[in-house]
Amino acid sequence: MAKNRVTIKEIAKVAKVTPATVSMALQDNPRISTDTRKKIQLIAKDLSYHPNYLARALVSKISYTIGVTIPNITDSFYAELLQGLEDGASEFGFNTIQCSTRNILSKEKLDIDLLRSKGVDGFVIASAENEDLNIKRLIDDGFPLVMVNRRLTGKPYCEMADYVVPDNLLGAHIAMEHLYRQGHRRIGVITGLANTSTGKERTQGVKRFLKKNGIKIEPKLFVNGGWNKEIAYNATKKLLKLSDKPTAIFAISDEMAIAAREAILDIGLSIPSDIALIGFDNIIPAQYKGIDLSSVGIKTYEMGKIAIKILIETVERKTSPMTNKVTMKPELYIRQTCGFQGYETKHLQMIGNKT
Amino acid sequence: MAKNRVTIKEIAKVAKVTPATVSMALQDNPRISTDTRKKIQLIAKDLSYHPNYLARALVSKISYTIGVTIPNITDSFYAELLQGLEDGASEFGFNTIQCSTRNILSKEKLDIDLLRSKGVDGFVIASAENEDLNIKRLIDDGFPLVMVNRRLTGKPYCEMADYVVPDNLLGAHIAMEHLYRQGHRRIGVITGLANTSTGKERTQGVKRFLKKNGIKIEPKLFVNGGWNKEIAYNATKKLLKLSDKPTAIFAISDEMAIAAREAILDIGLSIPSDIALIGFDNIIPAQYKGIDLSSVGIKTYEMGKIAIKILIETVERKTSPMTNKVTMKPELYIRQTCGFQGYETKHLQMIGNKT
DNA sequence: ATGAAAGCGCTAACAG
DNA sequence: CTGTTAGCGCTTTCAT
Repeated sequence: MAKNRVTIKEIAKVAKVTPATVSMALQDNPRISTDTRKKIQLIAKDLSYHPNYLARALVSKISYTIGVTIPNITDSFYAELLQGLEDGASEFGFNTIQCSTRNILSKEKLDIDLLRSKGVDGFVIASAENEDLNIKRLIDDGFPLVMVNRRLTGKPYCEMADYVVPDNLLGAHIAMEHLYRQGHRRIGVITGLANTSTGKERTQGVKRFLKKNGIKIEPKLFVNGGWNKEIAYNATKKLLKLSDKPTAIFAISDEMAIAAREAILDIGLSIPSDIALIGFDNIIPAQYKGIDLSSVGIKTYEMGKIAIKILIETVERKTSPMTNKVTMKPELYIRQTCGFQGYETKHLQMIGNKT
Repeated sequence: MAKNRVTIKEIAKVAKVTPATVSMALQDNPRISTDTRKKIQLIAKDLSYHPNYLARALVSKISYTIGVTIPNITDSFYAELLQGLEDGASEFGFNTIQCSTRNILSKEKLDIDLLRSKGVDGFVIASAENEDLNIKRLIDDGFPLVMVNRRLTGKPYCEMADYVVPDNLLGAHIAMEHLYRQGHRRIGVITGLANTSTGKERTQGVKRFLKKNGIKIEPKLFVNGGWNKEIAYNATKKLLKLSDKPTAIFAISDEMAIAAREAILDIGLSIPSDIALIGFDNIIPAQYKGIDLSSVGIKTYEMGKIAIKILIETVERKTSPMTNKVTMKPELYIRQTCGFQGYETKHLQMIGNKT
């Protein structure tokens, strides 16, 4: 009812031409004479014609819509990423339709199926697990997709699709190095889920750093924060109850770092005098005065824009020339939680972009 | 290419029936015998058939997709609202496709047109301005829509469409009363844009409170924060430069309150000893230790769920029985920024829902 | 109980 | 240059 809008048929009737002519005229197809083209376009405007993209998509096989799967939007990191995706898509005349998977593979499967049924042209996947069957199926089907932030890790699939991800090994290295340079040798780590590339690689980066610097890897200093505030909060408390507790903590995401911060303060310790703290992602709340969380992170919004650009390019030329693999270089954002007093470093950069 | 999925035609061929029969069988239409229905459904599964919703929508006029316009997702308040919308939609088998308008009406117009062309069944609009022509047009066209958080204010349109909004007058009252009870009489206000219902009504609520309590309304104590961190930051500084500066500040959104917080601290004043601070919305970062922002707010996530529920109900029964107007009751969340020492109040509620 | 036919709104061949 | 025809994948009459 509310949907009865004018169609090319009616325009055709008014212009005394056929629907096909109208269709072409509206697309400025040079096959139609400039006169009739102008005439038809005028009539279309007069009748306030709006194309039906559904019908168009049915025949042209392109809907100008991209499916996005993301763990959840209320996490600042993903909100920023999503904004990059949306803005990027918009620049190319595309829209995104996103689903929150909550890190549940069965939900992701449902979401992906639904989005495919709705005719999306491709996927940006921010919810990848290391051995994500849903994504593998998409790859097998030759469906355009790019993973962002997280990616598949198992061979051979990990090299079969495009992705844009942070350099997690380097990021972890930078964070650890920063703590190390402040003199910390006993460093607790709040890890994420190991079945995600970010969780796996960041932890791996930590271990490499320790090895390289001749520090013994103590399993009890690694506690699982599960990419989740509650879990990270409790994990931190566990860490702080250790008789030989760490002098510093590296939480491999800022969301978890903020939870760790709560735990540390709740226990009555001070940051950074009693315990130093650094996170990963450089989310906006990390920059708030009163939080002032030191962090290492990549340009999240940009990462989103790059990912969607790659996807749309492959969608539009409909040919995958070669896989696009982008690694974003992380930077150190020094604030108040590490007791930084000053030193020289190539990674150094004071305070991030303020929104 | 990647889109060639099995269609009902192929199922029909295999099942030796006509496409129409397949269509009905797949919808469990009792017109088809149980036997053939079962048989067809089995074949469909075997062939891993997935319906093409585009085609379906073209004929059935329902796409199970809702358009959402929102100022921007990186604002915690809207992220939470959006999550409610998405979750709510998902419960009914709908998806949302959202656009960030950035509070720009021309962008909103483009977005709405595009979404209509993409065949959305209705709109949830979180970007309404008081006299929003785009929305008025939607109403005139009889297009299903519900406004959320903000709404139209001018007559007669303000009563012509559904909405779910906070009780802004009450909310402002609660915030002011809280400050008042701590003894504050000179209260600075960081206002939002007056062309939004939230901005207008919250400021109005403040003024009513002052009047009721015999406090003179001093224009210089009202500074425009423009729903924007930068602007709010500068506005706060302006307020604090006053020779007879306020002893407390009410920022009518938490995002602005957090910016105000930065300004206050940057200037070297303490919270709450030098100056008290209260916000509006009760966003998640307000709950972080170190921020501990006192705030008044409604259940944002719930508001989103209610809004989408109303919309989907009107979409599905395709008849607007009566307009649905919902007002959410705000509650006070007392934290550390108002120097609260204790008193009794009917609005009182300690600490909010922790995520 | 099922088949046949028409059509949603649009585009893309092929004619003329 | 423009019209005709066919069809995207599905649903929904109307016949049989």
